[in-house]
Amino acid sequence: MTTLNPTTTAAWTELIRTSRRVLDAVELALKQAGHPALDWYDALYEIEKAGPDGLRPFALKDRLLLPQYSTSRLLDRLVKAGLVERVDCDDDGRGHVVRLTEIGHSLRQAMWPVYAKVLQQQIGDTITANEADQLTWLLGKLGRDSK
Amino acid sequence: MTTLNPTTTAAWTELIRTSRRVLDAVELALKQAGHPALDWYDALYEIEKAGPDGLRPFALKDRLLLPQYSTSRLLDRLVKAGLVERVDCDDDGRGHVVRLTEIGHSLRQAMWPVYAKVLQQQIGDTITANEADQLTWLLGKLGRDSK
DNA sequence: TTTTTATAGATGCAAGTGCATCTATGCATG
DNA sequence: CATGCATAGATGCACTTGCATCTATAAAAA
Repeated sequence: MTTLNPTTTAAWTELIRTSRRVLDAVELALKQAGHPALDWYDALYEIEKAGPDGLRPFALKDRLLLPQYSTSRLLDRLVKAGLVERVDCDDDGRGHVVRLTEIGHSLRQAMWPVYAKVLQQQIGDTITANEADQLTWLLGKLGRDSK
Repeated sequence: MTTLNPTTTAAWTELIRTSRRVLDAVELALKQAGHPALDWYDALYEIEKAGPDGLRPFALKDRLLLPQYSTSRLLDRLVKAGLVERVDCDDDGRGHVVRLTEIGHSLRQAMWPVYAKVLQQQIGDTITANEADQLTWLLGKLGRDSK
């Protein structure tokens, strides 16, 4: 039987609770502002970052840590909403490239202040910059593989 | 325009990435062991903790931070799987009380080692107890309201 | 006590998700 | 070049989720 140190359990519980709480706050603010949910923002952001050359869907999938089919369908919705366009890929006949439209850019830009405000309230205003650094470091350590 | 300190953004990014990574690892392990997902575990755990008197669905909802309808449907599934039973509530004709069945208890017990093993690998083995305490404290601070 | 208002919980419907699978193209090998 | 395997991406189907709403009981007000 695995015996778990109580400190491990406590860290896990707080990790889940806190991340969900902040996430919920972000989603709520976006919704109240009449904006799409965070997954749209994340996708728009990544696609925008990729620039005018666009981004291959599989690359988006890797960056967003989404399953392939989720990415495919998320793109369907973004295209349908006119935020993103799919263009056939020159080098690879199997796939295509997605690019942000002007509307997509405007929307991402409009969403950011709403998003940022919540992060400021939930994180910037509740812990010091030093503590934030500490937190980032500790979380980063968790991300790595054990020993 | 809200200006966000980069340390805030970094903490947020790590928070989301790390919690999802660990969560995904837990879900994967449960699935590979042939067990239900974590939300079932959480519900079984809370109901079990409530003891023989059972738990009101609205109380479960509060503890799991779920919407009311999610709770209602999660309970539907748990009841259908024979893990939980709904009993009419004496004091309140509108509602009922949910209790764990023997099977529900066994399942929760069987899931725990799988769950615990992942937490040990992902958290116990990657940071020290001291760091875990620090992390818990920092996350707890995030949970509270600003200023 | 009758009438209002609040709370517990369920549910129809539309949309999203997960799984498995399918098509099409690319690439490596004989 | 023909054959076989790998990769990019889409999709049918069953299930889950979110939203709004509905029913029933409780509690408060008139």
